[in-house]
Amino acid sequence: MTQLSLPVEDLVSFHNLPEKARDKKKKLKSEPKPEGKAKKKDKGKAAVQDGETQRQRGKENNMPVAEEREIKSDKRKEKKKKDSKKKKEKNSSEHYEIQQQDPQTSSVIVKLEPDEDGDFAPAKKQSKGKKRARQGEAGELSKSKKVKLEEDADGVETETKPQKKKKIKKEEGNKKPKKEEGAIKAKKKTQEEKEAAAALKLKKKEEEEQMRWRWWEEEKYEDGIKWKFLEHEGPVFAPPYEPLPDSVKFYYDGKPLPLSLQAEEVASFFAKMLDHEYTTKEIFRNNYFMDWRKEMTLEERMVITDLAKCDFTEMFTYYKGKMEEKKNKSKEDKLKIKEENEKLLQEYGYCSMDHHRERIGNFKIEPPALFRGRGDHPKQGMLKKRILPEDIIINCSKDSKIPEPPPGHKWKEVRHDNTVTWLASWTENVQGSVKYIMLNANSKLKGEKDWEKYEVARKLKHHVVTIRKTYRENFKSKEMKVRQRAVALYFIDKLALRAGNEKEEGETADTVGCCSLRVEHIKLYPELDGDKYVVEFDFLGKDSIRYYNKVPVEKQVFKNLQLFMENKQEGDDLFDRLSTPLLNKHLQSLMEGLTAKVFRTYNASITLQQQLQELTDPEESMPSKILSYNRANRAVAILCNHQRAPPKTFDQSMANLKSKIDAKKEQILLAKKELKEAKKEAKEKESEKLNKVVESKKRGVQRAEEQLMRMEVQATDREENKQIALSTSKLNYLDPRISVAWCKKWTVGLEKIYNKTYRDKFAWAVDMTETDFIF
DNA sequence: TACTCAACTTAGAAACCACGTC
DNA sequence: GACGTGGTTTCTAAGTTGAGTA
Repeated sequence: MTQLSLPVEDLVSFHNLPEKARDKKKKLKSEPKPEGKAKKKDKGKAAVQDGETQRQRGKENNMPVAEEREIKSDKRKEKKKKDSKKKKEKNSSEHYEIQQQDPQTSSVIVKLEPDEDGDFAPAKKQSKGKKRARQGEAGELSKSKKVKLEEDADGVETETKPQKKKKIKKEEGNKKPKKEEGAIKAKKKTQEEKEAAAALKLKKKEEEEQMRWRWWEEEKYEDGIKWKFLEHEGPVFAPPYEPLPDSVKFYYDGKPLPLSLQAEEVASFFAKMLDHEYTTKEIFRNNYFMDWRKEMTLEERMVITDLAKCDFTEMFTYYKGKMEEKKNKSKEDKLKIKEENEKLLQEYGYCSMDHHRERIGNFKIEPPALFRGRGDHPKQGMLKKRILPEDIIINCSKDSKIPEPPPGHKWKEVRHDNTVTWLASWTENVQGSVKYIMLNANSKLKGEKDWEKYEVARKLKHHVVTIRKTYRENFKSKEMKVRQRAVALYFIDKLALRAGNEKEEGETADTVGCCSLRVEHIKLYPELDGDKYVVEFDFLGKDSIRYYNKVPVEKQVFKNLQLFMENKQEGDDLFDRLSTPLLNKHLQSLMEGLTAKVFRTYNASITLQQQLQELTDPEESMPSKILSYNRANRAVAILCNHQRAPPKTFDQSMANLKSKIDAKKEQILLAKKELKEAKKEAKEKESEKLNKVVESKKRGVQRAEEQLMRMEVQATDREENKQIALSTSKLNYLDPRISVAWCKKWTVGLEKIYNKTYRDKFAWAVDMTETDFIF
């Protein structure tokens, strides 16, 4: 697997960064620890010695959620009525509040709003660098190349690509009026077809909207109850293994070797992955071979003793061919497959929850395969066994129609537990963890939780000043435990680090979060590049994604870190007196419902809100506004360290886009020259006809410039997004109401920033948010 | 209180699909 | 119509949290 290594600190110069220096410590880890948190048990002892802080539940915001929500809902409805009345009165004379903004600050800033001490201003180096970089980019673009796009009554850009095409074609048509009648008819027909399809789509959309369960207008169930009625058809099992044709052979030591069905199936899993990096990794190969041998007959096991002597290429070619075949199927065949899938989805992909039809997220059982653990996962390559009905626990209501197991099979258990959200579960064999079949993200259960999550994060806004003050005071606590807790919390807050649970050694990849940071993950510099008290972080976080960042910290934090590292060596825990349960317990005492991960949500959302405010220029064109949104989104993605592998085709597609831009520039130059000549000629001859030609050429130049501007914006956006994944923050950390309010305020079509999945997931926010929403 | 585990959220990769271009 | 590209959807691994248990 590709290991990403994009430093948070500087996206531009990441190629120049020092090589990651880890891979050492494992042997050190097993050595005894100096004191305190030798391993899990010792930590607990430390907690006892230190004594516990009294739980002080916050006295504010004690209103039950349901009650609060009801009041809010009523208020919203009332407000909505008023607003719509106002809107009608105002009719189309909508105007917008224009805010004074400094475009110089429209940079990708990796941090938060200033707190009471102004401490949380972005690290100088970071913001300065970014600002400089940005001034030469779309900052200038948006200023110098204003584009006037056609806007509809709501001010939304309406000139879609097909429409533009139509327009161009129309112009061409005028130039060449002698088109063949048949061709015109055909065009008309396709046009009609298109219109019909669009109408159908619209109708479907309206129907969907009508069908939507507006759960957010209903009262929530009492604590713990997730549903009162649940009925479903059970999961869909993986199709049975299809044996290889006789012509496709497996070779061992250069000779064909027929395999038993079971061994052949497991061999096929490896063969299918032959072009994947996984199959070159030693751990993967070893684990695979060990598990494969377990599936072999005694005879096979006697013969096949070395994976290096196994030749799967014929099998690999066969499966590749199958894939090709599938790709090259006729339109009819593809349609047939699509219909079959749709049928399956309609039958098994939905459940009835409290008599509302809800989409299931993952109704198909994971097929048998090789385990693809990320990073240096010690279990990668192990066989994930086929799941049978006998492994499945079904959860549904007593009074529902119990799903039928496949013929000849029975369920492991059928239970009726309405305090959980899952419909079916099984225990997988590689890690022994439980897997679930749950509802889709747009369901009531998921949506309700999501809404709650953002409400907790908003609540933190009112407590954060006190919390920051408290942890700063604790930097000087006499208790080591308290000091460590304070510094860890400072990092979680300032850098949006994850909590960092303890992990079983050797069971998973060696990744860490804040509380599980080890000595080798940070370096301290009393002074670095003109900054004082710099901490350099370098560790693998969730999914083995590298976190690399150099951050100037407060003097007391720096001194504490020096203290925490005293007499410790690589492999030792930095926060040896701290664990996530201890930290979360403390957070609960500061604010009800507060846990470490709430800081990530809070800081992500507040950053988006601030960045949108800073970056949005009321005067700029629609594409530039969208670029600003993406940049705000990007600032959050950088904060949360959401990375992705650059798309395989990135360089090529970028080069294509650049050559298109060059071509467009040429075209503009030529068009301008022609315009100049036409103007001259029209002036000389004073002809009405020539004046019209001038006007037409003017429009041509303008159109080409608009196209160029759009391409340039696209190129900037794409370049900046090369290694950053925007979707994760958009989907999980950004309060959707901020985005919806922004769209409404600047009359940007919501579909420009949210695709259908997002709009469905955030239907509750779309429905309830007004322009004045503040996180 | 320590520990385990179920239940749920968060995450990136891969597969899929629609659309534009030639 | 083939092909390439990029957005969307699906898949499932990898986290966090809280409840139960000894």
